[in-house]
Amino acid sequence: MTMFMSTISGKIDAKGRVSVPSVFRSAISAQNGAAQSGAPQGIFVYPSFTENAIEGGGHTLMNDIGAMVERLNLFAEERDALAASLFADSHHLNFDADGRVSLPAALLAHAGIEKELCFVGMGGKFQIWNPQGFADFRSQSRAMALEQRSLLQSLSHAPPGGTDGSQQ
Amino acid sequence: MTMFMSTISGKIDAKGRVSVPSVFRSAISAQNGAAQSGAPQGIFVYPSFTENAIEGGGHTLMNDIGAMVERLNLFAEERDALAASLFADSHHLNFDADGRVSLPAALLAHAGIEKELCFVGMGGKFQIWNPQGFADFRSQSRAMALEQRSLLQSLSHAPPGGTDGSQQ
DNA sequence: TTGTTTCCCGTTGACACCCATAATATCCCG
DNA sequence: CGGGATATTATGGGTGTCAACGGGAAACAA
Repeated sequence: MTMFMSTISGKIDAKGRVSVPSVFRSAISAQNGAAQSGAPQGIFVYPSFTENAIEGGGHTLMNDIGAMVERLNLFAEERDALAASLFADSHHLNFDADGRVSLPAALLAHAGIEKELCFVGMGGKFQIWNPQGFADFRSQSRAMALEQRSLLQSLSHAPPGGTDGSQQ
Repeated sequence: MTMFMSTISGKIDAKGRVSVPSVFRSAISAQNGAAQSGAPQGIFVYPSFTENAIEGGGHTLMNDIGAMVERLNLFAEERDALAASLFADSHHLNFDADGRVSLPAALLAHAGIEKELCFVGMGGKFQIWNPQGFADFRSQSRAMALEQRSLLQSLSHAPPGGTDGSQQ
């Protein structure tokens, strides 16, 4: 399965467009093409619940979310609230002929993005960050990883495939 | 499957008309067109049971609601009562040539809408809110969704590392 | 008549599409 | 192994098209 990886920086042009990195585009078309030949082109994006970043992926990502809501047998109120926070802030963005999209202003505000941004691969999905924000986030993560050094070491000593795969 | 997503704001003009966002219209015609070629054009709307909002969708939504009533094993009287409360306040609204509808005054009153409103995608259906009312509802929903984050992650095909910052 | 709804047309602005150029990577051949 | 040719990508910009919106005029009801 093709996954999103690497960190690629880009910027927003005068018309508000951003080039989606080609490696991400091919990962997306692999996802979409695998499901249906007539699948909608483009990406789905929404604000991350936990970080000041935009999160996105192919249409399988949205299908999974939709299926998840269907599966939950909740009372109407809870289900509405959940569906609202999942779908209301989500957007489908079509590529132009050159593989660019226009990110909604609300999402840019959520991520604190003005002109510069960076795409961050996260396996099955990707994130879009303000470069400075991501740098801070990274250093925090590193500090956190350092605190959990012993745990990491115990995982890294295990042979490939022997772990639960929770660390890439 | 095409779903309703994003939040789109609009307003009621001097004649009481509202433009249904084009992305919602295409989602509706996808729903309707899939069922019958001669399917009725337009949307179905009714007051939300749990929130001060108008709820709506294509004709498949009405079919689903009808099927749900049938599925419940109720006595005839109970079923009639339920069906009455479900359908009595429902309206079918035709599009004009430009994709606009006129929302009944009773529904606008229920949602507290004067001039400004917003369409909110919720997957299989959508809601129409007073913008301020939705802002309040949204912050509540988000808090609730955050509480159930662990549940959501366990159901979704969360990629390795998740969103908890274990990246890198 | 008076008010209400429906149809139709004009304006505006945003966006999609197209093309041109610059930067980068890839390959081939000397 | 190096240099140059070629393909692919990133970025900027011009223009046509369509959606959103306002308003006029005709059909209809009271």
